[in-house]
Amino acid sequence: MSKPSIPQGTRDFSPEVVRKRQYMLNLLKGIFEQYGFQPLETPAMENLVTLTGKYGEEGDKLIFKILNNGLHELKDAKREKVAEDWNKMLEKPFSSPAITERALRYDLTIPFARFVVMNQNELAFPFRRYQMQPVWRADRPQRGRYREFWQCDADVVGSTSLINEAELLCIYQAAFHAMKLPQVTIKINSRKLLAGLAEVSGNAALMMDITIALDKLDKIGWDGVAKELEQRGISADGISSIREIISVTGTNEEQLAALEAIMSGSAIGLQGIEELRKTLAYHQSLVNTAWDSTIEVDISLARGLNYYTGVIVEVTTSAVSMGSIGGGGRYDDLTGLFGLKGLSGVGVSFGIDRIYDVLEELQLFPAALSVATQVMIVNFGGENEAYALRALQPLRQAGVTAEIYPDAAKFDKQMKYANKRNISYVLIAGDDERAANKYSLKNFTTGEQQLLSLEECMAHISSQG
RNA sequence: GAGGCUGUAGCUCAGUUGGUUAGAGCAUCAGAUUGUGGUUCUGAGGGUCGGGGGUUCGAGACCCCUCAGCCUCCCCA
Repeated sequence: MSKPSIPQGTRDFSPEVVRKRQYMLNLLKGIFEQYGFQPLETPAMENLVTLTGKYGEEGDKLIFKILNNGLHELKDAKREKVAEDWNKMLEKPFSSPAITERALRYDLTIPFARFVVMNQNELAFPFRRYQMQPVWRADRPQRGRYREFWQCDADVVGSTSLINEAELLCIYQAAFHAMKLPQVTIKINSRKLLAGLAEVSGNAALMMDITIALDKLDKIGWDGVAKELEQRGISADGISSIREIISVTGTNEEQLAALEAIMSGSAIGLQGIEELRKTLAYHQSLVNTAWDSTIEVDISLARGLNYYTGVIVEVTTSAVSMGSIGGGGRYDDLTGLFGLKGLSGVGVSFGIDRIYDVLEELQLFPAALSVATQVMIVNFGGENEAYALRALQPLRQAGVTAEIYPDAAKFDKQMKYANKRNISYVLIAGDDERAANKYSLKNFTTGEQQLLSLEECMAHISSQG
């Protein structure tokens, strides 16, 4: 006998877990809507060409591809094409529409960009949308990393105003405040600042290499970063100027002021500094003082996705050992990939699977999330069953969640079931009750039992909750 | 792509230098108790010890291969 199983990196969500996930999703949804974002859903699968080349070389490898149907029915030239392309696939990374036309979506941003381009004439820009759906990656699963996981994204497209950046920072703060998640830090940087850093260090062309190396500062320390910079072809002078830049400390404004001096020769770097200043200023005028998460300028923040062009952010909590729980940034020309030029966007993403793990570990889910049925009617079968059934609809119409045990099983079996289900009341409708046109209502918490009319039962339950 | 750990009942796990018929807790079912749950007590069912090969008088244990899961690095949420 083969034991049933689910694919690696996927999970079932039990009723209790779904309640907790819905708690997070409902909370995020409420905040997104409060900020004027509209819901959007896109298909689980996209055309493969929509996705390839958007996530870098590594990303392409992690896209789940879907095998075309009916390959065995192909004839002649098409059949030969499949055989030929199949051999290519066996030899090198290669995709063929003859074999795989579709793939599971890898994130929510690219499908969003695709949607915007397809619907550009109907949408009112700036267009603000939020989207909460699963995405799939053919990664090796490990702690906090799954092959199927959910993203919750909020993006604004069609506006270059930094008010958008500031509002998205507020959304992060509002959300983590509502979840009561402690020690949250939102790191903020700008790709332009990173470009300036590359320029000042004399390696403008190696900006990506520098940012990739810098991004590891937390993990491998400065010595490790220096070694990696060297490997990536940065000169000793360059490395020491990079060190000078990332050694800048102090408050956000102090850092920006210091960077401004260092980057006086880099137009793009100064532009990045100015953008961060404005973003933080807008944020100041929007912020709710109750929010306790901090926003920190961090020049070493890089983020892997290569379509970011302006402000970038990443969220972490030091309360638990876990990677980032959210991230985002501005992408000036995302829709340009699909032929719509000049439309700038900015967005953030919540990694709710990781946030779930964090909330669970810190026991931050509200205790009252489980919703048990209020009343279960015991089923004695025959005439008594009919009598019991008559009570069900009035209870439900009175707003009481109610169910009947569907089989005339042994009494103690039904009671055990009610107990296991955490049901608050059991309604007993047997010979004696039916003769009196009443019901025995048993409170499962106290064990107390009363013979009452149906109306009295409903009144009692409503008053006790 | 590289490396490490673990596979024994539905679940979590014991199982001594290789030695009779592989155990426990939980869960399930039955009974004590046919109209009263939780707490008890009694009993029962449930295993190709991941799979294949090898060493041995004898393998759950040792060796080889293989599969699966978990974890770490890379990268990411």
